[in-house]
Amino acid sequence: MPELPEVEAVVRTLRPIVQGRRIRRVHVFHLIATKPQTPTRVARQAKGSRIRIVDRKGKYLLLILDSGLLTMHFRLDGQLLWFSDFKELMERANHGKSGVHVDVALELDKGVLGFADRRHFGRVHTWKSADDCPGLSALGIDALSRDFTSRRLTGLLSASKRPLKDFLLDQSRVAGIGNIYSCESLWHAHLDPRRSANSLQPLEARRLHKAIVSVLARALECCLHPAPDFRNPEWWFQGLESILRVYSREGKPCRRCGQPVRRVEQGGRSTYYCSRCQK
DNA sequence: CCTGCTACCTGATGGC
DNA sequence: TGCCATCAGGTAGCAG
Repeated sequence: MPELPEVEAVVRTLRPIVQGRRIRRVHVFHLIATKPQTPTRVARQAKGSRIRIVDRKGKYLLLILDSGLLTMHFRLDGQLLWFSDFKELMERANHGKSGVHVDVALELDKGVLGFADRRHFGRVHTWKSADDCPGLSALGIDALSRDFTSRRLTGLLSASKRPLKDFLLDQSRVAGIGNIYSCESLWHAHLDPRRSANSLQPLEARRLHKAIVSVLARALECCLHPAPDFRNPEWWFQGLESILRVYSREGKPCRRCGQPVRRVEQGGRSTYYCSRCQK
């Protein structure tokens, strides 16, 4: 559930389900999911607390508790699951191939929220305050926030010499954009991913801002229709491929000019772009 | 401070 | 079929 729109859709869907609920118990089935924190620490902080606010910053999902907070990060493949009660959780969870993979479960006063990531990159942590979470406090401005203005982006761009693609992936500058939507934004803005951030003219910076905002908004709409279904472990976002203009289209014609889409490596990850219409 | 590289994991896919 | 290589929506940690 990787980038900002996916996490935002999860947050909006989860909020009415768990906000105001109390966490009765915490079950950690796979130790790695709370690493480097211990399951005991996570359980101690969360147990007995009420979930006051369900929120998001960048790609982090936040459960603000009576005291402290619980953070979830889905990394590449993490997801949420919902069970009616503890009994259903234990009947369905982690019974080999036929069972549902669950790493951590929050048993609430009504229902059970599960966190699952078979690849074990995702994490569930607790903190006394948001400032104690290094990943969270290092985040730059959230790409969906009102304060993410063209002016603000222009300022950040001018302070960086890195290639545009690397700049957009850097969560400490703008938070929430990942590999897919960085490629998509640069395609919509007609900008070459390899250009350095501080080389953009004011008009180009404005174009990039507009592209980011519209790409994320479009993706969020897509992620909300249909909304995530936590009851179904097989569920995944539908129809996202159809809104993608360039990502994962190596060799296929550019949807604007017909030139075959190129794939290059940047920072060890794939960048897709059109060498004819992205300058 | 900044940048670049590796490690962390599991599963899907495609070539032979 | 099986085996192997490659790829995957992310970030932390470390070296230079």
